[in-house]
Amino acid sequence: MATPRRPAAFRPPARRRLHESVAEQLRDAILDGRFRAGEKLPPERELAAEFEVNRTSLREAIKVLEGLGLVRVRQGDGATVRPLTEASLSVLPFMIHHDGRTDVQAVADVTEVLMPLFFEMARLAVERYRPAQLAALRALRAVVADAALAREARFEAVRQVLELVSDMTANRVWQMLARKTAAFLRSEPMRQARHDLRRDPGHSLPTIDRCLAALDARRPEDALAALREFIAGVGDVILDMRGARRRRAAS
Amino acid sequence: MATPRRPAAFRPPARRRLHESVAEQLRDAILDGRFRAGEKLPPERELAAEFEVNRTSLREAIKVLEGLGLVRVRQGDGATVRPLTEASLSVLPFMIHHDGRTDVQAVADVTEVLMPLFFEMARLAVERYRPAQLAALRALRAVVADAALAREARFEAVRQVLELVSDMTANRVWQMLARKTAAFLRSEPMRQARHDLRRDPGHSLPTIDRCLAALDARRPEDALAALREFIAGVGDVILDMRGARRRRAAS
DNA sequence: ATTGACAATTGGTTGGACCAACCGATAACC
DNA sequence: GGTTATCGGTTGGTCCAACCAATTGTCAAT
Repeated sequence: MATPRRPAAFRPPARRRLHESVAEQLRDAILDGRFRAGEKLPPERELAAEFEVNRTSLREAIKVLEGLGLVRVRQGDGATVRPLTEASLSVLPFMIHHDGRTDVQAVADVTEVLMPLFFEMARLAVERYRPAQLAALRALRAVVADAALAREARFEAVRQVLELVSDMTANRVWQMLARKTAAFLRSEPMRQARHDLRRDPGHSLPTIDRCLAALDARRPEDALAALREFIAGVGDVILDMRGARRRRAAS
Repeated sequence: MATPRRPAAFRPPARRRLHESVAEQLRDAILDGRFRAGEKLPPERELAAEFEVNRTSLREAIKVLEGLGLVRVRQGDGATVRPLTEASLSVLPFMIHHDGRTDVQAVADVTEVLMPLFFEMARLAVERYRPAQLAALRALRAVVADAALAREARFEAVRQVLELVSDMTANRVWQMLARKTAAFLRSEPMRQARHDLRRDPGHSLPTIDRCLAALDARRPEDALAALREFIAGVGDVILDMRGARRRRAAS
């Protein structure tokens, strides 16, 4: 169940572990193409010296990259960079934005997958939702509507609507997928995009209300239509990133 | 680009690294519910002693679990098990089958997400495919049709059709998703299911042929219909797992 | 030209030591 | 009595130095 969070005006102090910082730099290097698919990373001992960390820490970083599917490690041979298509979906946020650059094509690609996906999820949600989840939706609606709250807190409620809808499907896979997507929307590039656009979370309020009303009135068709409009609204935020970027580049 | 592989009559000797074996056992323990969400794993030093490995190796295993989103590690505190909904999609194959048990509900859940997803992918594929990819599809078709080849090799070609279709969309995210799915279909539980069912890879041949013919005749509608039928056929293999299991339990 | 043994390279594992964050218990304080 | 400050034990994070094991290329023997 999605529970509302505290307003998030401040950011955590980002106290990262050593190997995280190393893994991050290597990850960006691969995503940048500084190491191409098929090429080998330098030997662990060499990299450790370059990063000025112990080989143990360097190895833990490599382990992370391996988990992300970015490299394949073989004893005796080194760490080979794998094609990006083989990588885990967890790297998507970083494909979209790293080292200060945004890949507009990647943004479009993600949206093209996500939209039809969530449209289908909405269908299952209105079919299977349970009464308690309706109450939860109402609670989230109140947060989105509360203009006294911080903007980011209200956006968080919008993301949690997405998670709640996934809960309604009573399907663990949809739930996982929705949580991955919400995490993606919480990521730094998305935060930046919202900031640039100065969008108001309230724009999704009418669709939520229409959905609630339709569910009360037992009109699943209308509820589905409203829900899909809501989802399309979330998608627009993503797509607007491209517009915002062009605008910035033009000015 | 998907290229046909060598017949896979023999299996690789599965020479796993220490931390992989440890990570695997811990992962299954979590998926089993032997450690519940919110609970803490035993301290590293303790676990290392229990597994009879060095603490370094144990730590690398924990690092893997962390990458899978199964635990959250905090210095001074321990490793806390996270809810499964927060886990990475990479754990799906293991949710479905681990320690010899198959979770039929998980199988159904996965299929419910995958089907509509790939139907949409097929739509984009017939819209955007390039001529060279048609040739690749023909090559794969020949492998599927070649009754002289090992059964598993022909199934591999079927999976590569899925990857090829994703390439046709010219969308990296679809490509990643299809590769993840193909890997899922290659996983051990799926292999077992195919074995139980004694299904023939040739059953998808007619749909591939109809798709090729329709594309040649410039009838995208028919090509799409055939492609979706092909995908539904792949999905049936998954759904049949449940039937096979019931049958086994009944006998 | 082929094969086989060897050696260099590179990842895998170990043991032990110390640092740093967390948290609960205890003590000091109001 | 209740609150706050402090401290110490527990636990993860990092480092070091050494050795094991797989891979690959080299080179000699056939």
